[in-house]
Amino acid sequence: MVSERSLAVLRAIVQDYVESREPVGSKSIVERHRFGVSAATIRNDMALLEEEELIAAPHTSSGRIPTDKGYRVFVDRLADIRPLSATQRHAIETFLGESNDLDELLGRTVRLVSQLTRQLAVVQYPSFARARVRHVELVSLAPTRVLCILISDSGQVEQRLAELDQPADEATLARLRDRLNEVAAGLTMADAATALSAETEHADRAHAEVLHTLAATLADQAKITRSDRLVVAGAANLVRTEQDFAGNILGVMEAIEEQVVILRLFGEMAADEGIAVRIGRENAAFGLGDTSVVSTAFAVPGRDVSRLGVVGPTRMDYSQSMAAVRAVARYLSRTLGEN
Amino acid sequence: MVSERSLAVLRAIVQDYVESREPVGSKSIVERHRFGVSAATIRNDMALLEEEELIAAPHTSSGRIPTDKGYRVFVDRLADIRPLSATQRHAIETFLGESNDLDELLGRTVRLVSQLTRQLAVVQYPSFARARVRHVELVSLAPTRVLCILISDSGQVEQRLAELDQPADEATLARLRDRLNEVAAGLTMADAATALSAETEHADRAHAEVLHTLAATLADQAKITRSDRLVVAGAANLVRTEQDFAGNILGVMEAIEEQVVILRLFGEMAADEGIAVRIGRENAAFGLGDTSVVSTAFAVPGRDVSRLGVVGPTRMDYSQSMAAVRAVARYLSRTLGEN
DNA sequence: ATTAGCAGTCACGTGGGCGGAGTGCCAAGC
DNA sequence: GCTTGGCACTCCGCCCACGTGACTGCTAAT
Repeated sequence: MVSERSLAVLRAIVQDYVESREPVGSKSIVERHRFGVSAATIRNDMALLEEEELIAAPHTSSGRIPTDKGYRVFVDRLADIRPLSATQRHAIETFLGESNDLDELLGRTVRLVSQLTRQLAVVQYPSFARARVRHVELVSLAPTRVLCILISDSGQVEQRLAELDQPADEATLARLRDRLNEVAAGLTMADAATALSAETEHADRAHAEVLHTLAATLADQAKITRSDRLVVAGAANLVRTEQDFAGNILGVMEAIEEQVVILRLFGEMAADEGIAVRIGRENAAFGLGDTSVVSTAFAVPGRDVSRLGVVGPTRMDYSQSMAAVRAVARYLSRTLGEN
Repeated sequence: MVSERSLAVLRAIVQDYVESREPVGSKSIVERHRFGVSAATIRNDMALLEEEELIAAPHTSSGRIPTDKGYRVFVDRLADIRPLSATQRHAIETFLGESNDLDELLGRTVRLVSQLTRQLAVVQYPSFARARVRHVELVSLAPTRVLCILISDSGQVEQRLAELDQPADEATLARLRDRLNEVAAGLTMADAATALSAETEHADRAHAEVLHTLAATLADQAKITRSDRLVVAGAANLVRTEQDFAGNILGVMEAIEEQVVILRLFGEMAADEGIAVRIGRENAAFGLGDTSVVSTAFAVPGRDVSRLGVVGPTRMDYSQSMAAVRAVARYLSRTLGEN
């Protein structure tokens, strides 16, 4: 196999190439890193690495750049994920701590991550499915118009407008609300949805129709999994690194805006433990062949895990990205867990 | 002044240049448009237009491209805003009609507009300031944790978590809620904010502290003007037209992500009636020198007007953009007005 | 006022020559 | 057996010169 030093050379090549965007030659390696050997020796190691397809030369006589496989080895065995600096950790605490609600928290999160990594950042909305119903509220906006509000035990609020076939007065609504609360409170969203649907059946005549509509609306609402939504920030970083995408930056941007692509990708990455990294061709099936994705899960108790990550060119600072993603995900898990 | 035909020539130049991205020459004009004159005559007209600084030649011997001033004349006097096709109007109705709440409606709106115009689309959240309080709801999440929900007469719901110094039981909360509703219901958000703040003063001893916190939270919440938030879609279109921005696409993208820049720009455009168009250098103060913005207001009764628009290169299909923006804004005003 | 014709200008694509960076290999040294 | 210096070779990127083509601007004729 490749020697210890060869791997050190690979690490040097990755680091220098990520920094300079230029193929790195044997000479510049001995200049910039303190290997105790000559350029010729490095060249021998590079020949080895090339045989293993960890690096490649763009043209016959030029420096080398890492292949996808090379980045993979770097990420799996060579990258040291240095913890963030004190300043950066402090920035996370203060900047995210100011958030008032989930929307704002997630919005600030992506902006922060995109600034820390100088990449495009993506965060997935926590799913609703495993949260429990804490309270149902009905507010009459007009005689035949009722706003149904569903409050989960994690403090998330979902609302939906229901149109009734016949008017319902305040008293009726109050009774219905109590009834719906009895039925749904404490259940998970999924269970609540079925329970509410069932409730429709044996309702008393007088308000059957109204109850039906309201229960259906709430059931419908409870079924919504917000986890199919993404928040994105830092698209400018994608443009900044445009030269690293072989001309098809458009494809990448469209994939991001599609959201579905990233969500499917996140779905596949869910299998991996800890910080998952997908590199270049590994994403070819998603039309993201020159793109790497670094992501990790963050957990909200009582909810399915969601993911947080960055998307960028394969020529990316993986160490930095992994460190930032990990730190922010930990913070998120912690704060969201408090509720 | 410039003759009637000269203006027709300007129109032709704008149209052809927008389509082809190439300087247009006298010969191609007589070929593509049915002027009954020769190329030499067109050249004379072009000399006139150049004198008026409506067009310019990138280099001595090449076709002409419109100047910012030329686009301005085109937009003000020459552009015909053709109504959208039946298919397109139908698309607006069906695609936007499926929305369940305001968030979704605005999200669908920007996506639709960016697709119709093939530009980056932006929509401003309707302001909360002039809406009226319909209902206040307090939900206890934990003994010292209360979720304050503010429902406006337009069906918009805002939520905020309050931390109490001392625990409050359900009965107390119910009384407080009734009290707060008495005070705030029917007032505009702005008035409600002051009324709730005032209420803090002469509260009965027992619950002074609790009431204070809740009233302050609600007042704070009522003050939030969501109109300082934007929803954006179609950034890929910016990249698609990258060559039209003299290399500083990054500046434009950063400005968009800043949001503040666009909001200030919208603020200035509010002075104009109908569809406002800002062209190139007119936006230089915002760091958007090569950028044009087409926007118009949409009104939600009881709220301040908000704006909807597209951002793109000066080399943009203004007719199409204006038509799409106008049509969608009208639809928005109509549907939001129904609530 | 319009038109044809013509000379002038400049961007752009092509092809050749040059310099430099970097490799691969070989033979000598430790 | 690994390492090293040296050397020939390759190929990219750059510059320049040249020809081509697409325009314009001007002038004189209609």
